[in-house]
Amino acid sequence: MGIAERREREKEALRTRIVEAARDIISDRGLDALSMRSIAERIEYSPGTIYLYFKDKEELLGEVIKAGFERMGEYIEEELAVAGPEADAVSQHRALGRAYARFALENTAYFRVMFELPTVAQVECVDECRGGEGSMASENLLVETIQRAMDAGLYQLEDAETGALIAWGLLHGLTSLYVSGHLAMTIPTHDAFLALVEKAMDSLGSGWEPRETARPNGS
Amino acid sequence: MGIAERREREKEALRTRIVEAARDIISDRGLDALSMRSIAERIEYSPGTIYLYFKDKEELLGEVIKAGFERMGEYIEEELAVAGPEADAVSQHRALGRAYARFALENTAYFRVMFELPTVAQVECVDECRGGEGSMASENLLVETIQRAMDAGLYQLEDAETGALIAWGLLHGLTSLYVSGHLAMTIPTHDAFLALVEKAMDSLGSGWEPRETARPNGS
DNA sequence: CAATTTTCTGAACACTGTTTAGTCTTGGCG
DNA sequence: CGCCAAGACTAAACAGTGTTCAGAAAATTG
Repeated sequence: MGIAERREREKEALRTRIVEAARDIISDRGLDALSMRSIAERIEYSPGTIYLYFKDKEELLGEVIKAGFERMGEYIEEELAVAGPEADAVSQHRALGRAYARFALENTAYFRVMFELPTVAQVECVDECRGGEGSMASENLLVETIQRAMDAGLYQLEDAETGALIAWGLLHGLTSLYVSGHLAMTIPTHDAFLALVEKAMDSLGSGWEPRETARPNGS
Repeated sequence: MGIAERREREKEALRTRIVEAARDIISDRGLDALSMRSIAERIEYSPGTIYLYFKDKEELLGEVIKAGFERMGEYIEEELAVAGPEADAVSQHRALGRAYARFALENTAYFRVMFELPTVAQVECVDECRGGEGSMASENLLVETIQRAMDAGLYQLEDAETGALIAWGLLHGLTSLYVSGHLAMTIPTHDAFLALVEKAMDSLGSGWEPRETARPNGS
């Protein structure tokens, strides 16, 4: 009997409609405007209905965040396409950085929800990553890219995973400081920020390039 | 008549009592537990009273954040003292990084409030920085330290301010990713995180060290 | 058709930030 | 001292929040 399947499908459809409504409200009017009632109004259902599809606002937000990571994946693919299919690993690494920055600039509220939320991110992310899902594929991609750069002799690092963390940290730090307004006095425009990102990746890159001279190592 | 002055003093005292109560609630029970009513209960006043001292919850939080930056200043002084008074600029730079990381680890909820709040931080910080107050002294200290390292020929950079931003970004990114749980699967312990911070500063440092070989500069 | 199961709603509950009318307390002055 | 004005403070209310749940509505079944 295909009727149960249709119901399953409809249930799934409404579920994603709810997530999309939440995403749109965040993008359009910011996180503060996101309430269960505003979502309900948008999808033209009663607030209580949402609780038939999500246990919590937290669970719902987790789904929104997951969708955010997928959306960021699109930015990454786009920027990789710009770099060209035959770009070397370092260029691809820089493309990843640009994608991250661009995503944050063009989806500021969304970006902040993804990274500045309390237990949501933690729980969701741990679960997702343990499952090896596609949500955190971006991180694996970063590791792989850096690994390729190491294999090609372009980066000199102990291990790619640590390098990926450092590169992610640098990008994420600059970005989140900027989108939260902490750099407003120094970095007034988006262009200035993007220029800063390039310089930052220069600094990392030049520290990771192989060199002939001995490396002084404090402590 | 010293009576008006006493009143002024008492008013100021209660004001800071409110800020301290807010800070303590954040530290003890997290940001979610911070409500005007919970503050009022803690200081044994009615909720409405708080509005005689602060226009908003936002203004109050701004004061809390300001106090947070001062508290971080203490961590910096402490770590600088550990490095010793005659440490070179690079060692001092690394001490600043350690202080930042340590502060975040030991005051996680507080740290997140300082950096993950919407317009509060923005408004407050811009005001504070324009006024050249001591709140953002940490940032100036970072710039000065890097400038000293450049003067001593330890770092090779275009300008110290950009270098400071990059260093801050790196530290802040790693730290905020860690405290928000995004690195939980890779960096399980505080010690592992502190080790990562050291490695990250190694990477920056080795990129900024002067070198004899030509510097390849993409774009 | 009636019966049953699923989906949905409206109202309620406890909480939030904030405002305001009214009540205490205090200091100044005759 | 007593009175009064000024200030500090409170209790109650308002609109909003997330969440629950008894019951209505709708859809599926026999």
